[in-house]
Amino acid sequence: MATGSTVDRILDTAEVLFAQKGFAETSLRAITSKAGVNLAAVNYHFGSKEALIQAVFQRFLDPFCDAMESQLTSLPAGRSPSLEDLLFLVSHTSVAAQQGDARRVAIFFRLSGLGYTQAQGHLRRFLRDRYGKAFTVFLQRLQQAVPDVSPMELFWRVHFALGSTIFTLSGMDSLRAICKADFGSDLQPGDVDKRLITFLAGGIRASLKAS
Amino acid sequence: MATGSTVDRILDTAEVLFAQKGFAETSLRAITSKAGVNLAAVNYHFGSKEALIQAVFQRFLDPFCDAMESQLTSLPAGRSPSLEDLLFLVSHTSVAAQQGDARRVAIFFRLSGLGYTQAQGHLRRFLRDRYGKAFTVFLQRLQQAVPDVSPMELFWRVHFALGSTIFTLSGMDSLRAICKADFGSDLQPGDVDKRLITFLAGGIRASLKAS
DNA sequence: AGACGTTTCAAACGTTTGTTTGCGTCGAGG
DNA sequence: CCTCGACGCAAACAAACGTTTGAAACGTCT
Repeated sequence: MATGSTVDRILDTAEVLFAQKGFAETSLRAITSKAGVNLAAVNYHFGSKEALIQAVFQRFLDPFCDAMESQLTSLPAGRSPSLEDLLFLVSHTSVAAQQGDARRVAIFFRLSGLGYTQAQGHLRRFLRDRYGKAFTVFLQRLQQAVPDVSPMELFWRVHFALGSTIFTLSGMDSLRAICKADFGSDLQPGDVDKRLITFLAGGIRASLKAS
Repeated sequence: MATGSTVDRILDTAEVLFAQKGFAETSLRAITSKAGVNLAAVNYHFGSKEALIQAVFQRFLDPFCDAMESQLTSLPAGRSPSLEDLLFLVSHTSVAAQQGDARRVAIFFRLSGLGYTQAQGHLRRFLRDRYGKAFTVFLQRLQQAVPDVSPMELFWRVHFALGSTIFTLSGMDSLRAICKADFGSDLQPGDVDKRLITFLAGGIRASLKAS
């Protein structure tokens, strides 16, 4: 880590280490020494380790949510987008919000997965309070795309899909490696996105009759 | 924690605390004091905290894998089971392997999720070395159920499904609570299973043509 | 009874953790 | 020129961590 202000260097290093090892397993000393800043800098600029974790999420999610909102409001008014359109919109927006940097996109999803599974009470509260509204707006758009699925059914299926997405993309690097070892074909990240969206759309649209 | 041997009391308490707060966030002192045993008992009986974590997983996964294996081998030889059959088989077996104790089933999946996201080294290796084979056997059965899906496509879709399952069931309690608050209907765990399997089957079977 | 291996216990070990302190450095403004 | 707020730094802090120790307590043998 060389360039940028102290705050940026801390955030850049912290997001990488958090994604690699988790929050509790990453010490402030590991962050500050790798970032080339003094140990006390974290507490000086952020106040605490918890606040640093939240700041890392905020730097990812604020641009993403802003981009999603503007994309959703600037949709052609007449036709409502299809289910696949909406899923691809999330995919493209998450990539675009990180300026196409694939490494940062991977970190973004890995952190999302950690945020969900690492119980970290403060993080759950922070994410819900700050980004819950944006999620609700997107959910309404989804409902318009699949009117045949009841609201409650959709609620569950969206969470099923959320699980697939976060889980898969947070471990995508290892999965791509296994895929290459087992099948000899190495996929681009975009290929995985297509496959995932096909899977998600199939699940969200699944008819209840069959079961 | 009152009854049982020291080893059992440690395992009973550890699995609950691990599921609640994660591995790194749960100290041996928290486990032993809640279990009513001496702090040194963990290192005496298990050797280390890492070994304790693996023992917790083993106590869950050994009975589950044994039950799955006997279920798969004792299937009617003539007809191969459908995709839904196989998914319900996993669901029922995971419940039966815990003697129907819903609380332990929830812990089982929560730990699985933690094992995937939190495990950096020893746990991933332990799980792969010990249970990788059983997973491969099940994967072959799945392939027979959906021959139209290519092996590589199935590889990805199974991991998508795995993500949904672990992610959903590891946070099912909170999701059920939200569902009740938003829709006024409180579901049984079995209801969620049905919905999830419908979703998974729809995704695994999804046709590639549409995209 | 006595000797033995197993288990339990309180206490301490040496690290590592997040956080705080006090002083040094620097540049902008009166 | 001096001052003041912002920032960086080495050092220290108390607390918590996993682990180890040595002796006490236990049941089981001959």
